[in-house]
Amino acid sequence: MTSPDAPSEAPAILHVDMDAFFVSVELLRHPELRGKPVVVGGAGERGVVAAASYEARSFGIHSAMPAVRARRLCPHAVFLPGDHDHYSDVSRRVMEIFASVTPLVEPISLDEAFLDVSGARRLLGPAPTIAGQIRADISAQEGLRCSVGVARVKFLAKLASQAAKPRVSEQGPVEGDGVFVIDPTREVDFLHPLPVEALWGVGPATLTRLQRLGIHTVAQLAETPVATLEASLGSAHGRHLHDLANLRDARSVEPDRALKSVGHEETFLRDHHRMETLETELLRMADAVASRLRTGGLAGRTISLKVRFGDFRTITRSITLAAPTDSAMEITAAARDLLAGVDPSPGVRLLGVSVSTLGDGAVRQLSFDDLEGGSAEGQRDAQDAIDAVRARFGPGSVGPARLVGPGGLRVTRRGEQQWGPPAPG
DNA sequence: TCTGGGGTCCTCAGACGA
DNA sequence: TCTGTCGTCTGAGGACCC
Repeated sequence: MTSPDAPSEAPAILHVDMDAFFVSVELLRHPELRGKPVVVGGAGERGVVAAASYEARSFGIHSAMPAVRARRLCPHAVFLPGDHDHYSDVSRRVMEIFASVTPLVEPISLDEAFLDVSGARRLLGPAPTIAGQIRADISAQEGLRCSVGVARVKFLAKLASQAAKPRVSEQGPVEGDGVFVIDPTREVDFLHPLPVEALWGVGPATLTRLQRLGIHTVAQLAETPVATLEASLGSAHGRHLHDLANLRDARSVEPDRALKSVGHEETFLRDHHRMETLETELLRMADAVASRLRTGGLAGRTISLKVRFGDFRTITRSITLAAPTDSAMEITAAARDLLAGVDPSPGVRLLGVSVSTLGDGAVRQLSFDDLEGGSAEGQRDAQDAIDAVRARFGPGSVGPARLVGPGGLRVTRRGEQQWGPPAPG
């Protein structure tokens, strides 16, 4: 479908990437912060930066940087805690703008998506024109800016949107082009001079291996025999990167990608050493995961536990149940069994629970215990009632009795601790 | 120097049944 | 009946993405 032999095909894949999304959304609510170094995330001691304004970036701050380091680089930056629910709302509206152009929208995260506009060109004009219109619509309706890459295939569109982005310089932020088009006849000229780490899928570990092979640019990667790459990186990864370097990317824009797992994990403010504390945290997380599964009409068979110790050593343990579940009780029980094999005495920094091997939540299998004891129906009724109360009064309105503490009920909401634990006190 | 949270995909090893 | 092989499933861990 896409090969270097057919480069005359007109570009129709768009990659839209919001500029400093979380920060830009916050600046709409706090216009007095415009022009200042603003950082979203990293409110606590153990957090990381989720997004930084271009002013903050000129101090060397970037996303995923530990908050402690960001503060050292720019002590006078404004640190905001982040509001996942609000960003989700804005993101939903932006995705609606995309959907008004084409039904083929593949969201990648809250702030970026791929669009296949091949079917929209007759009505709306060539892809670069559509890209400009999307930018104008987002600006007019949401007051936000984005960068759009236009190319024949997905990974080139992604690289193009990066080329369209604003940059930081010693003089401050520099405007980007907003839209960057990679003409099919110029793909090699654009791609091959880039460093290999520009490719999607080349992180620190892969980069080290490629550098060991003397590969630093995409051109060098393209010339390397695929067998050499497969031997060093594994068959799938090696072949994939070789294909990309040679402009082969057959992946289409997938609007309806099914969820593969649902999970929740948290880094604690302080390391926990006691099993009872961890079990209570586990119950809270399992309750949150189960609730999200039911909301999505999903159930899963594989329960995974993740434990990160104070020294950052991380282990995972998992078990596959006979039948899919969306029950907090069953998820908690399985996770607790897994936790029983873990020694918490060195100090547990992070705990996580996830459910995978997902299927339709309506298709649940009854166990013999359920059939004999009749307990499943009662549990199901109770959970349905909990979901109904939460839908009406909010996620913190009802929950397991064990989670009630001096400050009231402690329940977990998705994204509430997206960028690390809050500051103490 | 200090490393979040929510995901996906891949590799590898061991168990198990045909 | 025993042994080897192959495919599949499961569990653990690693790498990567935003």
